[in-house]
Amino acid sequence: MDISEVVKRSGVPASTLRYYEEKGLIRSVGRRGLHRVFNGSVLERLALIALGRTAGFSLDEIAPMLGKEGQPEIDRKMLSEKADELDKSIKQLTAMRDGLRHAAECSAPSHMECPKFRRLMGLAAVGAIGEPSRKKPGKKTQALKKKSSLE
Amino acid sequence: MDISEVVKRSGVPASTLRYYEEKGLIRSVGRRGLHRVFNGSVLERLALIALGRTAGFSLDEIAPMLGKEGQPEIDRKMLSEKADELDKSIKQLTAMRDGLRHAAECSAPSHMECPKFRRLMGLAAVGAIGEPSRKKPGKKTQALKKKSSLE
DNA sequence: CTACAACTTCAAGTCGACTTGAGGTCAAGG
DNA sequence: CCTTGACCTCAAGTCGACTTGAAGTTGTAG
Repeated sequence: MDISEVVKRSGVPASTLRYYEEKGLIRSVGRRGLHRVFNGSVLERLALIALGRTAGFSLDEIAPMLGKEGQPEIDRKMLSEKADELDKSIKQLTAMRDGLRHAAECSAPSHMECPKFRRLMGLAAVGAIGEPSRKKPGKKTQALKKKSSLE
Repeated sequence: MDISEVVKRSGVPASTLRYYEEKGLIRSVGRRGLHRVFNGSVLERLALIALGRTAGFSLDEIAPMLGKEGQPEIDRKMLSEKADELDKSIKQLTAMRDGLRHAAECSAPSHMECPKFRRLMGLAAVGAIGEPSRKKPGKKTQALKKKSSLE
């Protein structure tokens, strides 16, 4: 497989593939001239990387999970730690979602007069709800077909 | 109030306060010499900003929500859109968390042999689970360990 | 054989929300 | 009055994960 084939089959841009290779996350099996040649296993690795990223691991954390060239070596403890972390995020987001939902429908003339809203504000101010999470405008996300209408 | 007082009462670093002022998110009521002077309402604004950030709004999105100098002007539609967005994230994270939890306990010798794990991988690869969200090691988050108050 | 699209390398740019550092000013306590 | 440390400004740096661009090379269709 050449790089364009990998791009086609994985959806990962060539620039990213080169970047991943440079970081040691994937490997090309050789070159044909200058051109990289990959074998099919790279697709599995890429899927694993995508999974790791989705779970919230950084590339540097993911690197060691990808075994040398056979099975991945994933530390189960790390997985459950991450699961706990996600669980915390979920609780935070849920609180936030419910708060927003309420605020959106609240009959108070101004949000500042809604006690629930003020309470939420207070919690955020003290950091009790947790730091914001950043999301990318990523293409994959748009692939899900949803694009917020505010530019 | 001088800036150090605001720092003390809000927990927001002075550098951030200057940055927020520069971006038009907060205002100082004047100067004493060179030194900024704030009044108490800035604390409420900061709380509002924190809330917005936690909800996942960018500073640029938050700016217009903060009314000129009175009540905030928050578009309720925007709130419920954000709530929907959060809801989606929550579902994704939940799927992820459960998948990780399973993988952590799965008896398969290698994760690659666990069908659930492979399925999760496949979904992430296609972007069906959504993009990763970045989190900071934030000090605020560690400052407060009571998240039980969120229900 | 030749054109040329597709590949290559390497450096630098991007994005958001801040932080950091250098160098300067000044209000207040002694 | 003098010191000092809190404050100021402005430019540049940071972080992670990539993307972009310039400039050069090459496999391959025609």
